[in-house]
Amino acid sequence: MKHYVKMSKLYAPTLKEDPAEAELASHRLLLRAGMIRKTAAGLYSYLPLAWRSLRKIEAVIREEMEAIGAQEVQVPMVVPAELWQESGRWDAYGAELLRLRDRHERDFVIGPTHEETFVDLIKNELRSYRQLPVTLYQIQDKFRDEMRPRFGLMRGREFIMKDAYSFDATVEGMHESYEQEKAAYARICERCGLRALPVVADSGQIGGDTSVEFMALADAGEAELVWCDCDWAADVEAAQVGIAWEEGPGTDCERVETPCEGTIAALAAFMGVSERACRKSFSLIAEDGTPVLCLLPGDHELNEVKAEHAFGHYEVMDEEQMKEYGLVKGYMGPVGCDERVRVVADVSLRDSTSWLVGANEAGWHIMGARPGRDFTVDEWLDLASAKEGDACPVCGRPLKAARGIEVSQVFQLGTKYSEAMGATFMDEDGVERPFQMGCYGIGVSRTLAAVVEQSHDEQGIIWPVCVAPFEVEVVPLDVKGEVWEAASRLAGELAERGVEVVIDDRTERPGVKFNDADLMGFPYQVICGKRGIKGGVAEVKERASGERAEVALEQLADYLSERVIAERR
RNA sequence: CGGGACGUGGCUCAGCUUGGUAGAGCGCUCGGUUCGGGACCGAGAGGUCGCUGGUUCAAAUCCAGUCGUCCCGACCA
Repeated sequence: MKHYVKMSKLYAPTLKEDPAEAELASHRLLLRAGMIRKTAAGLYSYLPLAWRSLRKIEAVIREEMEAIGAQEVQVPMVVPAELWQESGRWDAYGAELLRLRDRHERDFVIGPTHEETFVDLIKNELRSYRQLPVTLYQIQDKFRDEMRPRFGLMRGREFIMKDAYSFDATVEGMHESYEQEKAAYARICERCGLRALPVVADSGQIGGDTSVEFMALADAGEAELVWCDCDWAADVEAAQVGIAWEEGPGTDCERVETPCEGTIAALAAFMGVSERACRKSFSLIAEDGTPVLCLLPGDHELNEVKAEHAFGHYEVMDEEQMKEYGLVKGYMGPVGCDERVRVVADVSLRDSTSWLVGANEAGWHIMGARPGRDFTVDEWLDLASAKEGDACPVCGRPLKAARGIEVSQVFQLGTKYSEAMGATFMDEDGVERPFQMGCYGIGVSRTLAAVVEQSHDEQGIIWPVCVAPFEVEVVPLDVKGEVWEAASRLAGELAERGVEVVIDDRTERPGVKFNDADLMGFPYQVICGKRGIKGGVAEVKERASGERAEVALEQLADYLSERVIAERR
């Protein structure tokens, strides 16, 4: 016999006003609906409602992982420093890694991710290619000492993550494991009710070559992405796209006086050309100390992640440094540039022969400059940030811009960790080889926040059935007499049919109950009022659409349970 | 870590400029009237004004330091 839960006993303290600390919808509403509370910056406690939703998301993940043959395990959150020293990340990971020392003065980290632990776990046990492939996963709290935790569950320091690691004998095998996991991730997003897109991504701290992020589309998202009708999409950090440019005016490398502000917009206006006919110059000092002048299409920005790949931890040149290399802020250009300066240009400009660039003299530009004739481009690199209107690299149509919340990411690691940590198996030809690995993460708590971000209104959260803390709330407007009797009977009948029900048995006024119900956002409300009950009906309100229907009491449990169960996916 | 702001009953905030009895609304407790979209009346409980030090006869208020929190930037599920 299944039970229903009484609101009067539910630990879900709702807030009438927006908490001062919360800005984002998901943060605000999760706090107001009594689902989470802050324990410290970036550290949140999950109250019963949030925990119920999280367990549902986890259940979906477990089903999809089982379906592709991944096995669930659990490793310690605390990891001995030696493992991280072996992989090299003890030094490379930086301040985000929380380090601690035990009473014997031994160093540990709290795992922000667990490549090392999993490699260590399998390396002495998986010895033969015959045992492969193997994919292991866990669902566990992770800790990353973020510079700036924010937005509640969106970027906490401690967060719930599902992390999986695949071990294959061959690169082809790794690709297969990766594709399986990626497909499972798409299903997981879909089943959790998220509108999400797989996008080409940069692989960041985790490393490896190929990586895809699943982005839940939301204006509040921290990531910028571009996407195409043909289904191709990429994080702007990683997007390699087609950029349309125009030739500048003239062809003879002439100096031209430009008494306007030193910006591309002003230059374009003064010259009567479009911004894309100009060339933007950006100067920096690469990690190795080399001064670099980057040339970009005038209407595009230098992408910092791409620049990091090209130049390491670079610095933007200050005026002092510019002066040293004869560069003039606002009027920089490659023509007659100091020979110590390495000139690089965005690959998109490779075929352009007439460049409008700065003359390295305030108030002057050069038009019709031609690479190879008037200046040298030392290297052509992908440096520009993709933006709306650039061409899709697959089909060539113009891209659209959007923002997204990165809920999960899959990586092809290759042998990065297995090699560093000496994790090998015996191949069929009798040769020891490092494992081909993939790793796959889902931000479980972030997924919850993303659902709220995508699904709410002025009144509160609108839970999709699949992740709702409860599926139905019964709202009796009277907690005694025939209204209460009918309502509690309905709650019992729904519970017996396997529906998750909460009944608002508080002696509150109707308005309070309605507002809380909308705030907590359970998919269906069954409103029992005196008039209806006398007439043998109750009102079923769908939270998402606001639609109300009067349903006969004796049919209500069947009607609603069928509907709810059909929507579970 | 750089820039900005804020710390006053459980929550949202006023008071601080110009030092002198710690306030309001909501919430909570008790009594009554209400009862289909955050009711009303009456009576209560509840605060070392983040912390430390300084100035002063006197500090929530002025000064210094410190801790915490939030927002904007560079990192990431």
